[in-house]
Amino acid sequence: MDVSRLIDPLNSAQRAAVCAPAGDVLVLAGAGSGKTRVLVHRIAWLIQVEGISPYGILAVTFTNKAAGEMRGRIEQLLGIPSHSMWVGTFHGIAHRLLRAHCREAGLPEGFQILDSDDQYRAVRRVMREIGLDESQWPPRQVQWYINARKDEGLRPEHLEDKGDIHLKHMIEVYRRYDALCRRSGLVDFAELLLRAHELWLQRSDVLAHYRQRFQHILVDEFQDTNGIQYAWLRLLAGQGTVEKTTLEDGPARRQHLFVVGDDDQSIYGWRGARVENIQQFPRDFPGTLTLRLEQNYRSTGNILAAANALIAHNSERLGKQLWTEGGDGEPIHLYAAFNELDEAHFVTDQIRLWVEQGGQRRECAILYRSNAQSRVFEDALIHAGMPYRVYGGLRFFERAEIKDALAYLRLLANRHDDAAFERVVNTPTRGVGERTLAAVREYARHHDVALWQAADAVIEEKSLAARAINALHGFTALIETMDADSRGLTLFDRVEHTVQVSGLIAHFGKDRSEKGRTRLENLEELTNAARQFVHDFEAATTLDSGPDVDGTASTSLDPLSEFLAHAALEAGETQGGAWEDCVQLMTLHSAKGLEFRQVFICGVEEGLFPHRRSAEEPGRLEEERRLCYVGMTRAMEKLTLAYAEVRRLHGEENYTQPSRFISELPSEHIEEVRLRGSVAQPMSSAYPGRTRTTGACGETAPDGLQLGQRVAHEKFGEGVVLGYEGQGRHARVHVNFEDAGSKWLVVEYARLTPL
DNA sequence: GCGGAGACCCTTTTT
DNA sequence: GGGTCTCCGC
Repeated sequence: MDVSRLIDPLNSAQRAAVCAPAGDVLVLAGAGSGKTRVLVHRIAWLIQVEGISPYGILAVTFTNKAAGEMRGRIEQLLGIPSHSMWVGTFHGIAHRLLRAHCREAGLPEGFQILDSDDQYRAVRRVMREIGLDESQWPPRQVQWYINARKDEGLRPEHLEDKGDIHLKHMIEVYRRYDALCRRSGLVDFAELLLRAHELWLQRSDVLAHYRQRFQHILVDEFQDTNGIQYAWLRLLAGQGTVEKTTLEDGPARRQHLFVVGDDDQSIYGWRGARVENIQQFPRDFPGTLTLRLEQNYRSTGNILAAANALIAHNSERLGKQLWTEGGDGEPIHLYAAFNELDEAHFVTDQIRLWVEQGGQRRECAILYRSNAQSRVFEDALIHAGMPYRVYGGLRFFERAEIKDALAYLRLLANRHDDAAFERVVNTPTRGVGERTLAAVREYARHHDVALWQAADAVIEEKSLAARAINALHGFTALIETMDADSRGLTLFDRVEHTVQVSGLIAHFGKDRSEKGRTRLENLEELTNAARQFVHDFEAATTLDSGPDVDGTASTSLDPLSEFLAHAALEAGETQGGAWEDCVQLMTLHSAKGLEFRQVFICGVEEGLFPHRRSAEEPGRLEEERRLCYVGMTRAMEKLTLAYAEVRRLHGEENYTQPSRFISELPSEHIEEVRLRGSVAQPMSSAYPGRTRTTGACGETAPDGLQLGQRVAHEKFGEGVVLGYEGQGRHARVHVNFEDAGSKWLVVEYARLTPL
């Protein structure tokens, strides 16, 4: 076997990690230091050199994307299918465990997963049932509260209100929501983790089994783990109280944890991630070998030096200095825009130059703090005729029409699924009104049964108007018929049948607009997804049927439930595979883990970045700084920071201050493309009185334009020059367009044609 | 039951 | 400014 293939491509620090002796290892891996490579090579090392069976390895990530990438690279490196190995997200693995041990975990066999939207609706429903004022207890906040408690491993019975009326009601909602989930056989994302943890705690036999099996546990992005994830890992890795009674006599652990993370890239504290876990790790696992990967293979010297200097302003760090063998590269560019439009024009123009010089659009990323900022860039890019792709937003399985179809499928799989029942009982409309539903809900609550049973009972009792009873019965009968008629069909046929018979196709088909057509296409795409899924699923299970030692963990579930779980756990890509060469637009958060030759970080202003809601608290400010660090270290060659002096946000125009992060960057790595205030002088001083800029025909504006002159613009059409501001390339003109209204445009980018 | 008008909110997001 | 949600009128 060829060990050199595993070792040769590594630097000495990477090699130390990959070849580390048995024991616990913490790898502090800086941005661009080859973190995934180390994980993948470590796995290969364990299998090929240490002779560990792939069945004894568990690799955990946070996103499906990361898991998929790891799988791909393992297969590439080892030339073996990775299906025999457990590689997945925390949630995916928890789900797999719970499927295999649903009885031990106290879950019904056909339990289904609730996504955040479903959860939100369920929480709201509970709140309405007990008549909680939604203005005082916003359902989002209550939902957030519940998830935060679950992430801490806390059930309602562990919580005390301590006389706080506000808390008291939230705990009450939590309690009722939990009851609803139990009754309906539903499990939300946080619940997956919590249940998996409770499974370890309560079933020492199950835990012992997996401790025996998984002696090598690898974790990616360890800085993002929350309380429950780390607790779960600790138990599995043999650290905890349970094993004394079950597995081992002495303190000797046979499990090895290999965790990789970067405290400087911890940007998810606000959703419960605990950087502290990374600091705590060596204390929890004495004898941990801590290694640092500091050589960066991504960015130029200037970018790294600036990023290092920025992050040095944080106090709570484990400490790391990135360095590169590469050259300094260009300095970081800093652009002071007049406003957000100018900022967008500037960026678009830079990308145009980049492309003219032979670069590709997909190598350029526009990063921003909040999604609301994307619109201006989209406008500018459309205007410039430049294809782009925005990350984030609704994903395939989150679309309304898809969720409707899935809700029907969920009811086929499990009649007790109240969330699904609520969603489609009257979609498409079939005359089940609010009054009827209220009666059903009331019955369900009173008798503590699922809505489905309540509906049956209400129909039986005939306590409502005949029309209502008929409508309700129409629904339950429809589901029963759909189930009976499609039972035994393949998943693909079943999905197709459901989409048709449910009336969803007819319903959305009535909408002749573009929107309606897209919805039909999406429903069609859902059946395709089902077909594809069966294909992949079969491939996976065939390969997986190898010597699975335990016999318990091979998940043999019906394809429908498996498909539904897949839909919830992997909500799909945001946008279909637009393989065109596109400029990449995304938030700084979603840029983590990616790299681009050219990066623009925009809106680097106080209040926006750092966000005003994070600026006061030191801890949150440090997280913002880490976010900036993450953004900067995405850039390979060229990094530009931009801010606007005036920004229109939420319809208000605001004068801004450059972000404090800018002043934290050493000036020797920075080149200012335009100095703040160097061109845009206050109108009052440059031109006494506003009248001067809004009239006086015949005066010469920059670029040979005349006040009062008619001009044409590619996008805005024709208009009249009303005024101007500043001189030179960055001067702006005020044009009143016939159709588009009045606009301030930067002459250089506006490309106005005199008429 | 649907569509329009008005109120309301507004950081980041994966599972 | 804009997207979402609710309410009200047809």
